[in-house]
Parts: sequence; structure tokens; C-alpha cells
Amino acid sequence: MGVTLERDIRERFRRSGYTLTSQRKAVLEALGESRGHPSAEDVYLLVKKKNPRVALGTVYQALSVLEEIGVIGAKHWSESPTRYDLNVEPHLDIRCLGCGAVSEIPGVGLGDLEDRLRAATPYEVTHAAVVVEGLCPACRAAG
Amino acid sequence: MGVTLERDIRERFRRSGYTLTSQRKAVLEALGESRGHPSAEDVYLLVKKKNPRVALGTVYQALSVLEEIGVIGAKHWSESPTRYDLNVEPHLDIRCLGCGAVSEIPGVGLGDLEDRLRAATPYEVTHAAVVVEGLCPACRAAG
DNA sequence: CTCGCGAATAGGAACGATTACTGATCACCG
DNA sequence: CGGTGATCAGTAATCGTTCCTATTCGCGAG
Ligand SMILES: [Mn+2]
Ligand SMILES: [Mn+2]
Ligand SMILES: [Zn+2]
Ligand SMILES: [Zn+2]
Repeated sequence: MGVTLERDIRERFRRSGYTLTSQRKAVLEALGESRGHPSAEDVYLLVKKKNPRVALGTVYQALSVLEEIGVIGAKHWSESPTRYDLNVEPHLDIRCLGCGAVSEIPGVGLGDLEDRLRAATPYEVTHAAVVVEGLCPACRAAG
Repeated sequence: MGVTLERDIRERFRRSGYTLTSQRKAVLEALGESRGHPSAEDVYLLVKKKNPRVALGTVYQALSVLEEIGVIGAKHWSESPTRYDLNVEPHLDIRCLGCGAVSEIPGVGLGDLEDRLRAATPYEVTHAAVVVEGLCPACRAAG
């Protein structure tokens, strides 16, 4: 089972001072299982399959901790709860306005965008995200 | 007063079939007055100064219509209500994690990002937004 | 100028996502 | 084994936003 938990993740927990609890491991596992970009509720339902006693609030807290220590990412669209992602590299995620599915746009990075923005603003930039909206092929066909 | 309402905006209303009501004009005005990227609540408070009878729901409905016809834009961050913007060109907005202020990063466009993403996905792309988080100089100094 | 009608509004209730609270449990240290 | 602080389950509360309904508005037909 959870023997294979990346060294890097354990290290991040250790350094942050947070405990690597079974619930937090379960949330990570759920994010791995679900191919897409699940919401907190999605993660909650997955985690509950193996441990029916987990509380939704615990999932929110776990997601928050995991994001804080840089193990997962979160993005925000209109008309959708927050979506979470194991991919913490800068990348593009697109949400279908028809069916609501969120998926990744592979092969397209931010390029030099982050460098350019850091050079152009006096802010200390901590995070940059690109969110895209559109219609997936299926929904486009459906009309 | 509202004599100077861009031809383009009137035209968009006409084509969409929506009515250009006094409340919708007031919401546009409020967005013009407020330099930054106000929330619906911010807009509501501004509009109420001139017409205390407006309802918050009306402001939400107006913002929704204005976004739909392409006159304003909206972006979503964590820990903040939706922020609205008269700038509908693709551009970068940054939110300070300290004080919550949202401002624009001038001089940095998306470059060829939109072209590349359209080429790389089978989706029909309708909208792409970049949201950035960081610390403004004041908050960085404060600590 | 009235009347009629659909669109828009004010006001307030309802909703969904997220957070806050609280007593019980857990992980870890000595 | 106890003690101690972090975490958790369960639930209440909050917040942004949407929904609902009676009333008003804008406007064209007569
Ligand atoms: Mn992703
Ligand atoms: Mn902007
Ligand atoms: Zn779809
Ligand atoms: Zn600041």
C-alpha cells in the first residue's frame, strides 16, 4: 500500500513541521487515483471509500496543508468549486463550459512568461496560474 | 452625465438584446471610477452612493450581463470574491497575499501563449486568464 | 397620452462551498 | 504507561452568490 510515498513529500512534511497523517496520505492517494482535477468533494468521496469516518472538513484541511507545502496545486474557475492537482509545475488547465470537466493542455508551458512578469512587477511573485475555458470536442459536437 | 458611453458598448447591448438600463450604466461607471479590480460588493457600495435603492442582486446580474457581452472581465483568486475589470484584453493581474489588493502587471502580455494553446488542444477555447499571487512592496516591507 | 407586455429590479430567502468551533482521539516524547 | 500538542469527526456558522416573487420600468401599439 502506501509504502511508496515519495521521499520528497516526506521531506516537505518534515521540514514544514506538519504531521504526515493517514488522512493526509489518503487525500494524496485520492488525487493520484482520480485522473482529472477533482474538487474537495470529489476527493472526500474517494477517501471515504477506504475510510468512511473521514470528515469533509478534514479533507479541506489536508488539501490546504498539502498546497501550503507545495505538494499539490489549486486553481479557480467560475461556476466550479476549487480544483486540485498533483501537477505543481506551471501549466495550463482547461475547463469545459459544457460538462465541467477539467483537463490539462499538454505540451504548452508558460514559456518565459514567469520571468517576464517577475521582471515587470515590484511584487514578490509567489504563484502564477493560467486557467482556460472552452468546449471539449464532445460538448462541441453535442451542440 | 452618462452622455459619454462608448459607441461600442451601446452596440454590444443592441446586438445582444439586453437593455442598457440605468443600473447597468451605473455599474459600468463604478468600474471606471474604481481604479483597481473591485468585487461585486465594492461595485455595489459605489453604485449605492448615487442610487441607494439598488440591490446587490442587481449588481451581480449587471456584472454577469456585462461579462457575457464582453464589456468587462472577471478573474478568480483563492481567498477573495470574484474581481471585475474594464480591461478585457488578455493580461496579467496580481493579488497581494498581504493586503488583498489586485492590480495589473503592465507591459506583460500573454505573448503567443493563446496561439500555442489553441494549437495544442482539441477544445474550442473561449477564454484564457492569468492570475498571479504575491506580496506588494508595502506588505513585503511590513514583513 | 394611455394601455399592455415583457424585461429588469428590489428585497429577501435560499443555496453551495468553505471555514470555524468543540470535544474526542491520535502521535509522539519522555 | 501518562502527558501534551496536533489533528480529527461532527456539526454549526459564514460568506459569496444565486434564486424567487411581487413590483416597477421601458417602450411600442393603438
Ligand atoms: Mn493541471
Ligand atoms: Mn486587470
Ligand atoms: Zn465538455
Ligand atoms: Zn499588499
